[in-house]
Amino acid sequence: MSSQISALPAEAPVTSADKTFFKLRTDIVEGEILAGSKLSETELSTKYEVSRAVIREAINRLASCHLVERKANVGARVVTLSQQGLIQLYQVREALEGMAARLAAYNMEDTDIQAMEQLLDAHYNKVKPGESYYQEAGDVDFHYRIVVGSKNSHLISVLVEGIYHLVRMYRVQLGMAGPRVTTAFDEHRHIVKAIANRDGELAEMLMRRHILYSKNNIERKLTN
Amino acid sequence: MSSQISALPAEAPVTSADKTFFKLRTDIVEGEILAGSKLSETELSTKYEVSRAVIREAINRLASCHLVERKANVGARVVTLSQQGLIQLYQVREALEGMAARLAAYNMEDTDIQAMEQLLDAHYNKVKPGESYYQEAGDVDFHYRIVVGSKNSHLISVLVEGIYHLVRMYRVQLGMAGPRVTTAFDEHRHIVKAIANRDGELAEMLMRRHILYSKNNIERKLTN
DNA sequence: TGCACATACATTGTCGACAATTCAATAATT
DNA sequence: AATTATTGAATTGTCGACAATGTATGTGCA
Repeated sequence: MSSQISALPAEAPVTSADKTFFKLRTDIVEGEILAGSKLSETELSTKYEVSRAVIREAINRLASCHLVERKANVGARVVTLSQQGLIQLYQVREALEGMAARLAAYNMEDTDIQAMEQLLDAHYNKVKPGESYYQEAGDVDFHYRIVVGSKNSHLISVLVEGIYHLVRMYRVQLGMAGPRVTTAFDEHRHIVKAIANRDGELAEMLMRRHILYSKNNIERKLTN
Repeated sequence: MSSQISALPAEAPVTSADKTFFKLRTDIVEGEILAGSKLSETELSTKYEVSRAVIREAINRLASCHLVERKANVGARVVTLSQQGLIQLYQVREALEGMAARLAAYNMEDTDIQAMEQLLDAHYNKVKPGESYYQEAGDVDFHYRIVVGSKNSHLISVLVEGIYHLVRMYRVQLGMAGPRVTTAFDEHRHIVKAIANRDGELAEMLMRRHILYSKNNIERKLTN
């Protein structure tokens, strides 16, 4: 599992507020802390064994990620998940990742493109035997590399620090295991090919359709 | 100046940290605090007459808006402006506001569309006499209404709370007064018409081109 | 002279206590 | 009885002090 050619940044938490922020974030995303529940500062302060100040900072950062909503003099609550919210999230993804694919076609290094092709090969060999191992990590890694390849810092931060965590929260809590393994795989292949050809327009179009399909697929599952 | 049909939310600062955040933000955007300068917590604490805790919270929020960059155990600096940064900003705008125009075509209320048409009429009458009054407020108001009309909360928050302030900072500090008054006006008209016709695809395309033109125009001014 | 290390200073990070606000339960009034 | 005040507990907001980290100065050694 760890011999993978992954290029995640491994944002290392240095300060105590960092660590608490990361812990709180995973606890919220994984559903350890229930969606919609109230975040009491004193309570969390004792639970995570840090002062209220660091809890407050962590909560503020979670609010910036749209994982919690804070009201002045009232408190903070974990966001509630709704079908409409998920749809809105995918609308933003479509716009931003489409642009990311276009920019990646212009700005991504040749070596990084090759590495991505190898990544897809590796995933292909793993998904062929029937294992649906591809599901989570592979999909995330693919999208992540393209976003980083755009070399646009705003794009990167909004998606990586914000939207992706929310998407994952929906995936985990609404129990949508890696969607459309086989068909999505071909779509990934085409997107990479467009990027390798430096065809930004096509790359954007394919990426937008890819995400649109994902959205429709999920909507179908939820409405069922 | 105040009889305008404006629909800004007037986000009211309630807590002391709110007020400090707003003050700091305008001071940074207007260039009162120089781009690239260091933000000393103790110094700001005395200057704004609040405790270091509220300064810290304000700075953290500014960091979330990408107006300052913070390093752990080192401090925070106001972002530096660069041509590349501005281009990247406009790339994100193109993607997000394009999607916003599309969604506005689907979701905006009829009455709001009519109000926007009236707004353009009012601006047209003011810009005709030769006054270039349209420049700042009019353009902002136009884009703002469309974004809000998308009814997509993520879109709204990223643009209104984040990107627009940075764009304004560039406008103010690089001295780019309201760009392309007359031609931009026609583009606005066409976009509104597409939205009124509920043609999301066209609205998105026109908005993207509108922003692309803006970007090219600014690039030309900066490279000169 | 140049470099490594140690020390002192300044700045950020963390903490506990106090002040201000909200919300609910209770009492008072029409 | 319904509605408005009031009071109280609980929570958030703010503050000043202390701890930890980073930076710069200066000292010793090769």
